Amino acid sequence: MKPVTLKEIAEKLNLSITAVSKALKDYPDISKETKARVKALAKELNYVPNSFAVNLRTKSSKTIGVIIPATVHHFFSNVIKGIITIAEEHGFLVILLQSNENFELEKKQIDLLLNKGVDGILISLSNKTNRYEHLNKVIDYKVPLVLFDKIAKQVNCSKVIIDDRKASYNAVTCLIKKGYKRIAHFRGDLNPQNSIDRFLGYKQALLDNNIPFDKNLVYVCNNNADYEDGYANTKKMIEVDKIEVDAVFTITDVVAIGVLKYLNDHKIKVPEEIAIFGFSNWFMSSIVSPSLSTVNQPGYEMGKTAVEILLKEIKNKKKNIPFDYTTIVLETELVIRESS
Amino acid sequence: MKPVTLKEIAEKLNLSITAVSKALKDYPDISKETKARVKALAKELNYVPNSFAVNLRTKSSKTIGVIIPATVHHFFSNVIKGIITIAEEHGFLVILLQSNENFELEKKQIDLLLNKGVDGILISLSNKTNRYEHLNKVIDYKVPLVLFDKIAKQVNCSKVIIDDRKASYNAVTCLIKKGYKRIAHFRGDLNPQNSIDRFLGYKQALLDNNIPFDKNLVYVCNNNADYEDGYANTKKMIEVDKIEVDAVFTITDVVAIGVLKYLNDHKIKVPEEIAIFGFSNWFMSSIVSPSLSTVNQPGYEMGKTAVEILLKEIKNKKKNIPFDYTTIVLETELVIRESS
DNA sequence: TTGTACGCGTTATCAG
DNA sequence: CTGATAACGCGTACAA
Repeated sequence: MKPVTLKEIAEKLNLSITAVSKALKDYPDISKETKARVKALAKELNYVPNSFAVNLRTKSSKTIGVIIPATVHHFFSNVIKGIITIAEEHGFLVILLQSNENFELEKKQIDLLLNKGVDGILISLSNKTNRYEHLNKVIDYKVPLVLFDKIAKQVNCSKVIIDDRKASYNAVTCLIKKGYKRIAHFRGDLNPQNSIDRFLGYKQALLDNNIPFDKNLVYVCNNNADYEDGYANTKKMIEVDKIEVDAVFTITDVVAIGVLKYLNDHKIKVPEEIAIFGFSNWFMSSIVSPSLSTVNQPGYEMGKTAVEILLKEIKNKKKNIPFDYTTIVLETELVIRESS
Repeated sequence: MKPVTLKEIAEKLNLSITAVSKALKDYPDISKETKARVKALAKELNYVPNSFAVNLRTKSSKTIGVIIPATVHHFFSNVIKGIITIAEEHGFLVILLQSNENFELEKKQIDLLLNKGVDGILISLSNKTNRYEHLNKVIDYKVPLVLFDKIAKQVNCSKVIIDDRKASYNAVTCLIKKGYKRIAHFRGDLNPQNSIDRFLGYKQALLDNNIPFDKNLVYVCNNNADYEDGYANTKKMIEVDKIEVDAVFTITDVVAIGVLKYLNDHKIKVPEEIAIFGFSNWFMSSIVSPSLSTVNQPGYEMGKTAVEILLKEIKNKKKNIPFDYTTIVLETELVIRESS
C-alpha cells in the first residue's frame, strides 16, 4: 500500500514528471489524449498528491488554526461546528487548540500554529489576555487573523462579534418595561471586553430609565461564569448582604440557571418575587422550570462568518489582492420566556 | 519578517548547511564551539525549522486527526478537551472533524485525514456506520488508529471504551433493588454498539432478577437521543400507549431530562410515582429538580487514554517496534441522586 | 505539445 | 569534527 507518486505514473507512461503533473491539473498545453491516459492511470493506481510536498512547494497547508478558551461551553461547541463545517466545505482542515483561559498558553499556541504553517488563524481570547504582542506577531507574519466573540478592539484585524452592549441594554430595558426596578447584575470577569460591554449596557439601560445605578447590586462571577457563580452569588446577595432585588440579569445562561436553582430551592417564586434574565440562549434555558428569558447569541453563525472572512482573506492574500479588515456584528434577539 | 532558513545561518557563519542542521540537533560529531555559535545565531535570528520541509523529509506531521459524531454533546466536549490537552503536551496538534452522524461524511473525512498525512487517527463512529472498509483502509496504510466510545468490535485496532453493558446492568439492578418493577428503557438507535450493549445490560438485569422482559417497555430514541426524544417518548408511553411504569432508564442524561420535564409538567412525582435513571453524568443532572441518578462516564479520561495509546503506537511504529492492539475499558460508577 | 532543470528547506549518508 | 551530495515529491519558468 505504498503511496503512488508522479514519478511512477510518469515511468509507466513513458512521460516526464512534468507532463503528468500538468495533465492532472488540466494545463492547457497538454494534449487531450495524454491527459486522458494520465488521468486514467492515476485513478487506477489511486494517486493522491503527497500533501507534504505540495505544502512545501505552495507554502500553504490548506489548514487553519482555531484557539478558543474552552470547548465545554455550549456556545463554543456551536461556533466550532460552524467553523469546521464551513472550512471543510472549502477544502480546509481545522486544527483546534484550547487556551483554558490561560494567557501564557494562548501565546504558546499562537506560536505553535505559526510554526505549523497554518494559512490563517481564528481566535477567541482568554479572559486573562490583556496584551496583544502575540496577535501582532501573527499580523507581522502576514498570516490572516480573525478575532471572534472575545476580541480586543486594539488589534488591527477582522472581527466577528455581537453587540454585547446593545443586547444587554435591550434585555435590561425589557425588564424595566415590565416594571422591575431593583435589578441586580451578575457580571463576568473584569477584564474581558464582553463582560465590560454587557455591564455597560446594563448600566446605561438603568440610567436611561431614571433608575439610579447601585454598585451594590453588581456581583462578579469569578469562577469562570458558571453555574456555581450563579448559585453562590444569589446566596450571598440574599443571605449575607440581605439585598432585596426584584430581578437578576446574568452574564450567561448557566449563571442564570444557578440563580434559578437557588431561588427554586428556597421557594422564592420566579418571576413573581424575583425575575431572571440570562444571556446566550443555551437550549437548557427553555427546559428548566420556569423557562428562562435570555438573549439569543448565534454561535454557529458566528463560526461560519468568521471562517468565511478568514478564507476570503487567505484567498486575497494569495492573489495579492489588497483587502480591508471588516468587523461584522451579528444580530441578537431577546427570547422572552417565563422567568421575566 | 521573512522566516530564517538553515542556509542563511550557514552563510553568515561560513559553515555548511549540514553542520548547522546537526549543530542545532546536538549531533555528537559537532564541536561544542560551533554548536554554541550556531545556536546563538539561531536564537538571535529567531530561527524556526520550516515544518513543511520537516514533514516532507520525515514523512510525519506531528499531527493527529480526530473524528467525532458531534461536538455539541457535553460528553464529547470533554473527550476533545482530553485529547487536545494531552496531544499538545506531547507536541502533537489535533485536526478535528465532525461526521454529524453521517456515514458518507465519515468516510470522506478519513480520506481527508489520510491525504493530509496525519500520524494517527482517533475516531468515534457515527450511529449510521455499519461497514468498515474506510477503517480498514487506515490500517492498510499503516496509520495508527484508535477507536473510542462508539466502536466496532470487528475492526482490528486499539479501542477505549466503557463497559456499557455492565454499567447499564448495574444501573437497572440498582433500580430493582430499590423495589422498582416495571422499568421502561428509552434506548438509542438500533445500530450502534453502545446502544445495543446498554439495552442488553438492561435486559439481563431484569432476567437475573426474575422480572420478565417486556418489549413494550422499550422505546427507541430516533432523534439523536436528545431532549425531545425523552419528552416525546414519555408522552407517547403515557398518553397514547397508556403503559404504566414505575421507572425509566434512559440511554443518556439529556433524554432523562426530557422525561423529567414531561413528568414535572404533568405533576407526576419523581421518584415516588416514576423514578428516572440516566447515563453519562452530565453536570446538568445534578442541577435539575429532582436531581438525576445516573452513570458516570469519564469523558476527559477517555480522550486522554485514547491519545496516549495512539501516541505510543505512533512512536513504536516509527521505531519499528512491533506492538499489540489493546482495548482499555474505563471504569464507570453509579451516581445515585434524588430521582431514584 | 512535451521535457529540462531548478528550487522549496530539511535530513541522512558517506567521504574526507 | 566537517561538508558535499543526494534525496523527499511536487510545481513551474523556460527551453525544445
